[in-house]
Amino acid sequence: MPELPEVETTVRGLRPVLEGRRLTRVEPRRADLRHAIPADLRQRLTGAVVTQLGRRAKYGLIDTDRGDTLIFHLGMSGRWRIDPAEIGKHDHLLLETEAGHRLALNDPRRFGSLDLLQTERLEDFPAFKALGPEPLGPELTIAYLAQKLDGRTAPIKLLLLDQRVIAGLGNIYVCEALNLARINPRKPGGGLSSIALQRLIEAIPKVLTAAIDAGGSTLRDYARPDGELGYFSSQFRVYGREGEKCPYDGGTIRRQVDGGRSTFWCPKCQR
DNA sequence: CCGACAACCTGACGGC
DNA sequence: TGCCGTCAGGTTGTCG
Repeated sequence: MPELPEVETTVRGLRPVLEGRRLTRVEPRRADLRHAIPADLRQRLTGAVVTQLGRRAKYGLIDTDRGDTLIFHLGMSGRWRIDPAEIGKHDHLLLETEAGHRLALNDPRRFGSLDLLQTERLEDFPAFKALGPEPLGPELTIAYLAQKLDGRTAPIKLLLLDQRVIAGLGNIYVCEALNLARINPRKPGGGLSSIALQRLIEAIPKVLTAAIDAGGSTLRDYARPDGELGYFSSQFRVYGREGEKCPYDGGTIRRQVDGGRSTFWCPKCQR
């Protein structure tokens, strides 16, 4: 379930086994995921020491002492497995460290991606150029959001899914944030009151941070990155909860389809 | 510029 | 047991 919190959780889980470690084996097991895997990936990474792990939006970043950054995206179904018992058919990249750990990037649907860039040229990465601000960073302000939504007639839900507006939100956490902020998902983005905007700007980091914290505890329990929906779903306010009660006012949660994707919301408080 | 829609790919699940 | 339809966390391109 890789939205921002899951990628962040993944990065945190990978740090202990990768940071400061030398990669002794790098094995791509197919030529492409969503797009081609760089042909020189094995050659450039083998023998390199991982210096640092990071995240931008839903992308994980793995820096090496050779000045390269491996950029991974988990798509819809991607996750890293640490020390798997055996290699599965959807393990598309294998890494082995000098310390003896084995990592596998597993992605059945292959909507994910792998890219390798020089670290100092990271801003040139096409997918990064149009990204909006990080929702957990200082750039996401009411002023920014108000300006970005001004005049937009598209439903606020779709605008929040647009990575150019805010980078890192996906279907689950947009539903969650809109419920917490008590905003109707179909409300035109430009039509939000400043009060609603205020609630939204508070709800977004709140929802994401709670999910990361839950992921963190999950990680401690499972000791490895894992994108299974089940781990976080017990804390969802509305997502996947059609027919259940809204935690704010007990309204009955409904599901509707917008732009081909499910929206879960409470008609009572999200007006 | 905008919105609607299809496409990419596999697996899980429910109904019959 | 199996077959079929539906659905799933994301992104990108095309068309009107």
